[in-house]
Amino acid sequence: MVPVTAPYVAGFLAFREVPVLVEAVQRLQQEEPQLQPQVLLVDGNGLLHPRGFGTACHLGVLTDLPCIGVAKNLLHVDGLARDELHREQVRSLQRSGEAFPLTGTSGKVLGMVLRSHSNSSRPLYVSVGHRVSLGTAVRLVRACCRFRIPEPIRQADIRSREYLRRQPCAPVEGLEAVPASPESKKETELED
DNA sequence: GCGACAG
DNA sequence: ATCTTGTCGC
Repeated sequence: MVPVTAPYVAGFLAFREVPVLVEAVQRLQQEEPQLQPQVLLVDGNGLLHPRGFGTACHLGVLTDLPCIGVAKNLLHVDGLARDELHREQVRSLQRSGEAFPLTGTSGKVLGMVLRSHSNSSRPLYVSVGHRVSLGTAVRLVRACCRFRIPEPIRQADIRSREYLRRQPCAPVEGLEAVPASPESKKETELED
């Protein structure tokens, strides 16, 4: 079990999850040196990010391993949004493996929208993380998809939940739960 | 002006 | 992300 304190804020996911991911990579290198990953699929974005540096970039720099950002939803950045035009483009993806580039208002290609599986109309948002091209990233992600979610990410998800299911969170030292009361709520409303 | 916006 | 009831299809 690993305590995580930073809250989730869109655009700042790395500050919440990267420390734990780096720790996991280091443990793997130390405890299983014969299992050295050549690339990491990251549950989140890479260049497709408000500051062009999402979790996949962050983790890549800190581990010096090639990283690919794989998001299940579009993060609104550089004019990109889930508007009708975008939905129409997603609908145009018919067969598995079909994709189209995500070009922001700046004109830069920030990632690719990929239909990863024939049975799912919901696409994946693939972007460069570290030391890998966008083309290679899309090819690798597609090759890993037995279902919509790439198997490495899917298995990490399934197994971590399974672990948490039987190892309930232990209370964190020095962190006291504060129930929401009318009084405490009043203190957060700093007006005037 | 407010809300939308990876997990 | 999480919770939750039912439904559809192979």
